[in-house]
Amino acid sequence: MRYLIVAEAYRDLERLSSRLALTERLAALLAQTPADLLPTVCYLCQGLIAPEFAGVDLGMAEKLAVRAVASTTGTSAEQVAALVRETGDLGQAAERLLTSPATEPAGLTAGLEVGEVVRTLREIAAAEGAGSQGRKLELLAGLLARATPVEACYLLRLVTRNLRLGIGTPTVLDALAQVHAGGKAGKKVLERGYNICCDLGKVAATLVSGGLAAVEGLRVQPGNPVRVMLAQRLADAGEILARLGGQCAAEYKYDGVRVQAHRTADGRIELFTRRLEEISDQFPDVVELLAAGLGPSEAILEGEVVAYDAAAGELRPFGEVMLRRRKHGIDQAVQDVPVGLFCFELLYADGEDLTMLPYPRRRAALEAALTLSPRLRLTTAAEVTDPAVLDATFAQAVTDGCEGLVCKSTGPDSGYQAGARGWQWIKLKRDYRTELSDTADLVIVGAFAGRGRRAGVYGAVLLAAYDADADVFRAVTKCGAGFTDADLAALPARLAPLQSPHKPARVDARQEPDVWFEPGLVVEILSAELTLSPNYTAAWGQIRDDAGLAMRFPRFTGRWRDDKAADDATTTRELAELFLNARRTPAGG
DNA sequence: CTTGTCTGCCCC
DNA sequence: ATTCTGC
DNA sequence: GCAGAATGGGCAGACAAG
Repeated sequence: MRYLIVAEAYRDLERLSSRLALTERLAALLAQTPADLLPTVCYLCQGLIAPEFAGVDLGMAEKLAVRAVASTTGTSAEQVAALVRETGDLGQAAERLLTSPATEPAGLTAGLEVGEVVRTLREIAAAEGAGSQGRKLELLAGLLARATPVEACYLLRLVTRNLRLGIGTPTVLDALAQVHAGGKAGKKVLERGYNICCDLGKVAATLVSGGLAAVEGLRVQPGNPVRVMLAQRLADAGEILARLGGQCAAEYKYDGVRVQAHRTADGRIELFTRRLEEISDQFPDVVELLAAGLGPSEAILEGEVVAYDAAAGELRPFGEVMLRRRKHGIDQAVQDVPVGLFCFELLYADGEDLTMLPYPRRRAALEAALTLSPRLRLTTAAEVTDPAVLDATFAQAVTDGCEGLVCKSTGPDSGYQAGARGWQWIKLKRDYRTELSDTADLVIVGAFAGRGRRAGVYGAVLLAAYDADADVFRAVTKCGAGFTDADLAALPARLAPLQSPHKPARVDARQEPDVWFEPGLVVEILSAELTLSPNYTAAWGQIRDDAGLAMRFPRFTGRWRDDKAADDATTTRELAELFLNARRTPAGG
């Protein structure tokens, strides 16, 4: 099958926006795909070349791809990068370069085959060791040299993991149902199949070979990760209870890494992240905890791995557990950063799929399946029916070092909905409540060119706090979330008078934005918390010698502080106080 | 050997 | 992660 | 309300360059 068929379908998809039309066009592509290539084309439509949990890393992204484009088109990497900044898309930049008369001699571009595209990308993923970057570059450049401009565009988007077609896995499932399952009725079955095996190619292959019945026959299987259930967000206790039918189980939301633990029939224990990466090797202590404390001989359970001082009963911040995400020096890290596993779900036990059971029965089964120990624990949970009690539980969770609560439905609809972000689980976090969260008025000192739908406007801004002692503006975060299209459209005009050809003298930042601005425009920024940072210079050395302050999950509140001049912005001293205060009184007092 | 850049379907 | 937008 | 696409900080690992 020619890759051009896929690329042209992509081109059509990109121009559509109605969901029905997208599904229709995608279905047409799948209908003309030979059965043996259907799994591959499904992966390609997800922007993948293998199932998610296969652990295929290209080890190549935009910078290397830019060099490959430069190499094939006979331009410089700087020129390609400039075109990317202008168009907001490497694929489009490459397509334009390949189409331009200057590089036209390649009139004999035969185009690519789907098979060779996937084979070459797997080869790129496999290349490692000295000289591997050059090899990866050569392999991609080789494909580009024989690609038509449209093929090159989507090949590059595949490499940079940004297809931007307006379709995701749910739409592919819709299309699959339409083509091979006799209409939309089959969607639910396919969805379930995908959610429990996490492999769209496998679902497609099963469907064409054995029909919908075969897909229905797919079973949850220890060793094969299940798509995790996700939570909606809400800021108000009353609303949450209303949504959950007046009653919920309020579980502490720990600030760590969510893992799905599998014990297979042979007794092995494997840990997966929520993105389905296998991380058992990084947490041998967690594997041991489960080996000792997990009853069922086959099981799938979920918990949060948290940096935890068991002797003091103290939960440690997220940054500490991240130190455990390493490949080398594991033994030392295990000693330096002890962790605990706080379990909250049991999906499978001793041959039985528990996902259909309502929450209270799963929780009871979880409790029965575990022999708890100081580091193997259950999440703190309470049945709540009163908003005031929910608020109090929330405050206690924050005081105890948690992010907040996950409120779970306890009703008949409370099965484990793999892969869904539904209203059966609702999270409540401190920073959802403006009155409890830290907002700062920060100065825009730089901006970055937008990508994709933000092409042509700024995609994010560099923000600084005011160091009144030195009369300098020191960077504290970038921010691109929270801006509406109208906000972004208005930004260039607002900032134009402040634009500077170089970093302004009173700005202190390690980042290199595409455009610098003299401090002048102030915006209100909300964040979950302040963190110590090696990259941002606000309050540098004030709290720790070799660290400044940065923001976790920053977003624009929509409030332009036109009433404030740059030196009325939040000061670095104020940020330092906020940071220290937050640590002493987690409740935010 | 050290340093710097890039990457990761990274984790949140 | 959070947020916005088109359907 | 869903699905999709913009965007954040930060760490260790892997290479390449010096």
